[in-house]
Amino acid sequence: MRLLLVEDELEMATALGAALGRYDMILDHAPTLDHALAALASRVHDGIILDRQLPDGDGLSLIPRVRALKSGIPVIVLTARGAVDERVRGLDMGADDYLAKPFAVEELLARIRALMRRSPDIAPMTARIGKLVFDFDGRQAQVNGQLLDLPRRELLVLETLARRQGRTVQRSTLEESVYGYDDEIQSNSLDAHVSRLRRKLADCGAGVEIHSIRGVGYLLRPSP
Amino acid sequence: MRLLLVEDELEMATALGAALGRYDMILDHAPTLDHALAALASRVHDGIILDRQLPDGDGLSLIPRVRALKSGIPVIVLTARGAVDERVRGLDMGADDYLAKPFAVEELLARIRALMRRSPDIAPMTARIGKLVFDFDGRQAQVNGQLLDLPRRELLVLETLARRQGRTVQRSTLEESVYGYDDEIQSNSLDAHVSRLRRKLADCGAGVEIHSIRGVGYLLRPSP
DNA sequence: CGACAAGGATTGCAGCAACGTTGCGGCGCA
DNA sequence: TGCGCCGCAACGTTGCTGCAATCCTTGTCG
Repeated sequence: MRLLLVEDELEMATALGAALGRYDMILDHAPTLDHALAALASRVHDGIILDRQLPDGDGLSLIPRVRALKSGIPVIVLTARGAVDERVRGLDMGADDYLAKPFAVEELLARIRALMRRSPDIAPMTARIGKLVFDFDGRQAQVNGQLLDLPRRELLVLETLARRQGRTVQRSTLEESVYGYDDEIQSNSLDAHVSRLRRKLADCGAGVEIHSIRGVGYLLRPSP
Repeated sequence: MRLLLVEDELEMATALGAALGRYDMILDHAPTLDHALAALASRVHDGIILDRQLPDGDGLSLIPRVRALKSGIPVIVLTARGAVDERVRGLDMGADDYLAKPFAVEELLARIRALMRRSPDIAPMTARIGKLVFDFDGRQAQVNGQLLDLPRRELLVLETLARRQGRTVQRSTLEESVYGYDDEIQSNSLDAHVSRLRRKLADCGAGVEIHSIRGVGYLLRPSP
């Protein structure tokens, strides 16, 4: 999923980019309305996160133009102006949601998920690595459109790795998400699952590999 | 437009009813989850405004049931609990918006308008998998134009699976949609229904199969 | 350079939890 | 009163999963 952030503060943009990246979302950044329009011309975005106070005008003025370009794309408006009539105006201008700053990143993510659920032609939240597609919503992995039939533990391993794709996942983190906090583990079962998962991924030519980093953990990446 | 308000405080209900009436909206009032379910059976509502704290349980538990009854209907959750993780949870349970009390009626109205703008083009009325056609509106399944005569529970299982066709449905989710939040289940009845449903689907050559994922749930897909 | 230690990978195995199937009896409904 | 749905339980089956034994890899130190 690829989102466009229209926001003049660089700090906010980098923070959001990092947070969204953790959920396999690509965030493009447009600091002004002009940049935003140029970016939207490519029509590659699945949603817009829109700040109101921009150097070259009110962000809301973008909405009619967005609708003209690509009608159904979801728009979330962010703003420091929290007054009710401002929110009402934003929503009636065609925004799909309106969030007042400061906000929790988790809430923004949840609201994005809620909107994406409603947009039929947008792919569900997925991670793509190599030929592997992991659908976090449906909790399943596919290779070439073929469902990968994985048992629970292996699925949990793959899910956790896919969430942090390209970055190292500490061994303890992995254990925590595969087993509960309460579930105790006394041997190298985790390694065993990783091993079996590796075999299955290789067998179906997923084009990904689970790379191990000695003393730290694992990471999922496309195979060379 | 006709909305259903699920809320135990009479005061709030009458106030909202009056406010919405000014915009030519009809507001039906259900003080409990049971009332809400009964009201929803009529299928005349275009949206749901849902309070969380109800005499007979958490309002959120209504959402899966709503989705089973009529898929795409917009749900706005109201609550006094304003914590971020509560909001995230509500949205991820399938709510379309989440508003903390106290709120301005104007904002609620604007959010309803925003949702209504989106609602017509969502949620296909029928699902097609293999030779099976599931009509969510008429709540019936057909194979080769032939009506599949299924008992209530089996129909609910198939409906829930068809709604998320191709994606995994967790066992708990399935239980929630087939049995109510209040209806307790103490044995493997769900497995039994799945088993009988499988037989019927196979017998009439529906070209679909219910694939089970051990420890996770089931998924509906065309047979190989 | 070679040996050793430590961490990781692999794999067979046994236990057991989850799943599938089926028959029975109760209960509601026509 | 007959029919059929449904919850329940019993029992068979499957295959996941934790464990441990063994082998392999990597890094360190004399």
